[in-house]
Parts: sequence; structure tokens; C-alpha cells
Amino acid sequence: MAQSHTKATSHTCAVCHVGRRSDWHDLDETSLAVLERGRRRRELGSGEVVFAQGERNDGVYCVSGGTVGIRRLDSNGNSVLLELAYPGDTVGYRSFLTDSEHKTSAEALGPSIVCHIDHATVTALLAANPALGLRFLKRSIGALEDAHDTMFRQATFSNRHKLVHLLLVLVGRHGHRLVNGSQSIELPVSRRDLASMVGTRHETISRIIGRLETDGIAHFSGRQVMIPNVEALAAELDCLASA
Amino acid sequence: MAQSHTKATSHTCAVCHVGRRSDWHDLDETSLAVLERGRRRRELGSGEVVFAQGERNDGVYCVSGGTVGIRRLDSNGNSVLLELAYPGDTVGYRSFLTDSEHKTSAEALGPSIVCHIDHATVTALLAANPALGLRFLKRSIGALEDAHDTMFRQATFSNRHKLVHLLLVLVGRHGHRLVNGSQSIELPVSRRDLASMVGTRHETISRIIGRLETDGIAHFSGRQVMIPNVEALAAELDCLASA
DNA sequence: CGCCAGGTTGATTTCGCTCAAGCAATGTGG
DNA sequence: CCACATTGCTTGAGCGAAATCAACCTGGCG
Repeated sequence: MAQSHTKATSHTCAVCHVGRRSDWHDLDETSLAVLERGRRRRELGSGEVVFAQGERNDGVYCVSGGTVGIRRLDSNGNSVLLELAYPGDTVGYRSFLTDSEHKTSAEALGPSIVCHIDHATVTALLAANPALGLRFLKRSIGALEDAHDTMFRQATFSNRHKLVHLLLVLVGRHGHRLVNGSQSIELPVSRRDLASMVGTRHETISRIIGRLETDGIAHFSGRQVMIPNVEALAAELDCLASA
Repeated sequence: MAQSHTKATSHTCAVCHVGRRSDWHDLDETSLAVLERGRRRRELGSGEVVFAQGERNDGVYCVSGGTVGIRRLDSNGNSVLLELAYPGDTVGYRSFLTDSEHKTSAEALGPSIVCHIDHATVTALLAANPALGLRFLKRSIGALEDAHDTMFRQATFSNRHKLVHLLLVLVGRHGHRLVNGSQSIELPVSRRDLASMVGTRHETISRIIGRLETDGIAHFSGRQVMIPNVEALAAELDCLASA
């Protein structure tokens, strides 16, 4: 929950994310000063939007805490959660680099901290630091390969397998190992969003969850998930590869 | 069929694709000379592979004629066609830029012409022409946005709508307008590949095609498709947006 | 307290997958 | 040239899965 205060002075992008390197680490002295001047820290509550689909790009956002969801909407109210962004990730760089409106929305999936880096600053930093452009290139290629993975799974996995895979990914990001060796996750997303990620309806997700429960593979209570045996969960997917 | 010879002199990348700009147009004189030395033209027959998933990257390939399919395979023999590449497109640049093995396979979907540009040459050209890196950046962002579109459709469209959408895309690329105003397409892909792109089985594609036939919306004969009224086809999708 | 969003559950119908057979075009070896 | 295998596609029957529509629950919140 939104630890709100941070002595704003002590917290610079340079010291941000010591463990996970952000895209902004490799800047030289003067560029860091430019960055400090051009960035503004924002604390977001659950559901608050970072940027909205269709808006004009106004710079990029570096996630510093929490989880940010990238989603696409259509005029019918359909919404699909396409990516999750974590501390160290930069979002909004695609519409910046193509100089276009945002093709997706970004919103905090829980209390989050995000640094906005304005358009002029990013432009200046990119001009002075070719390596920064390279980071974005690598990032977009990585995101594309993830998207291809997802497209492949959409075409070849059953809904149940897709949900299991998603759970395994989320365990990696949000899981806590308990004393008895089981894993506990706090899901960052609603059932509806789970459904959109799996490519099905939320009722169906409910039923698949029910089946996982009766199979003893996972126990759901709201957004809390207990997984007694992660290997058993992973084994569900292995039976595909072994055929 | 793969006939391999070409009067190598007469055909340079500089004069290649006059209409559709390739990624290699904006090079300076000396870089063009480097490119000419480092590239090798290949003519491929239907089904011949440009590069295979898992192979080490050995440079990039510029499509000069025909159609190239980018597909992903798994150990079970599943195959999903992820992208189509056309003259002017460069393929294989992602594993080049990330210095990794190919994450996908590329193969000619019909008689095609492809220029291989070897690893050392691309490295040299990238170093001398920052704009080239930018082209690749734009390209990967574009591909990512396409992938997001596809993921969105996978989650929200019915199979029929997905097939109709795919047909409309293919009309744009492969369609010929006939005298009576109808469109004729020569599909570049098999039914199985259509199925993988839609995310379903080939039998289901057969049945959906049957329904489109009886609805009088499209007429299939092998890989030839006749669409008497493209607007009627597009109207299928509009009814989604209007709700 | 009533309201509402998010979630679950049930009943019904539609849809798509699986398995299997049949068919046409193509290629191959005798 | 024909018998035969192969490949890609279509079609059918049966079954299981998921969409749909609807009721209902539950926890928060004004």
C-alpha cells in the first residue's frame, strides 16, 4: 500500500532500482543532471492512469514502484491487458519514438510510483546518449518476442494451460515462498483482466479456477492464490512438450 | 525450383524497390559500396527457408521479391505463422541486434528473392549510419503494435471475424481488382497456416470458409479467392464496432 | 440501509475440437 | 502408363468446452 512519502531530494533516478537496472543508469554526469531537472515523481493509487490510449505523447514514464498494466481498449468497452510493467521498466517510449499518440493505456494496478520524464528531456538525453536509444531498441525487441510467445500460446494452448502458464509467470513476479515450501501470490489483476490475458470470458476463468481448486493444484481466495506445489503446476505444461 | 543465378551486377540494393523504400535506401556513397560487397542475392522456391529457428544469426535478409513468412515452431510440430514480410522488409534483424539465435523461422511462401547481408557488413553499416538503427527501431515498434493488435483480436473476435479480418488484410497486399469491381486474391498461405493465424484448427477454417461461401461473401477455389463485394466483407467487422 | 462492482454459479445453446473417412492433385517407382 | 503413396483439403459424427444469459452472492461505500 502506497508508502507515500519519500524525502524527494534523496531519491534520484540514479540511485533508483539498485537491484534491477533501469534504462537510465548508464547516463553521464551532465545527463543525470538534465534527467533530474526533467523528471517528476508521481504516486498513483490503484486504477489511476499513467497515460490513456489516443492521447498525444508527452514524454516517457519510468516505473519505480508497484505494477503498471498496459491495456488496449476498443469502442465497445472491450479491454485487453497486453503487458505488465515493473520497477525499472520504462513505458510510453513507443509512442514517443514514433512521435504518435499512445496506442495503449497504462494504469497503476496497485499503489505505484512512476517518474514522468518530459518530452524535451528525453529528446535531449537521447541525443547525448546513443546507448539510451539502444536500450529502447532492446526493450521493444524483447517485448515483441514476448508478444510472439503469447500469440503462439494463444493458438496452441487450451484455456486451462494458458491460465496455468499465466499463473507461473505471476508466481515469478509476485510469488512469496512460504515456510512449507508452497507459494503464495497476490494477483495484481482482476478476474476480468485475467480473462482478457487468457483470451476468454471471465465466467470461464471462474470455472477453470474452480477446476484447479478441486484438482488441489491452486487455492484462490479473492486475489490471494496459494500454490502448494509449483512443480505440479509446471507439470501441467510439460505434458504438452513431452508428446 | 530455386534457380540460383543472377547477373549479379545489374541489380543493386540501391536501385531495388523504387516504389517501396527499403531500409537500405538512405545510405551514403561509401556505405552503399560496402553494402554491395557484403550482400548476396538468393532466389528461393516455395517453402525454402531463409533462416531457421534456433540457428545462430549470420546477418540480416532484405526481401526483394515475393512473400516471406515468419513462423514459430515447437517440439510437438505445432507451427504458427506470426508475420508476413514483403519486398522492402528486412527480416532477421531482431536476432542480429540482440546477438542471439533466431527465435523464429523465415521461409519463402512462394518464389521469392532475398538479399543476405552478412554480419560484418551490417555491423559496419550500423556503425556508420545511425539512421539505419533508427529504421530498425521503428520497424520493431511497428511489428510490436501489429502484434498487440493481433493479441487484442484474438481475445475479442470470433473465429469468423478473425478470418474475415485476415482476408481483408490479405486483399490489401495480394488483391487484384477485377473489371466488375470485385477482388481476386491468390492466398500466399495454406489452410493450415490460415488456421494458425486465426488461432484455430484447419478443419474449422474449412467450415468457416464453407459458411462464407454459402453466405455469398467470398468464393474459394484452392488458394484463389473471389470477393464480389469487399465492402460487404468489411461490414462484417463494422457490426462489432457499432454496438 | 440500499446500492454497486466484481465475482460465482447454473441452465442452455452454440461452437470448436477430435477422430475418422473420403477426395483430388501430385509425385514416384515399377 | 499405371498402381500406389503422399499431401492438403473437405466433410461428417460425436462430444466436450465455452459463450451467453441470468440469477445470486459478497464486500465496500455513500
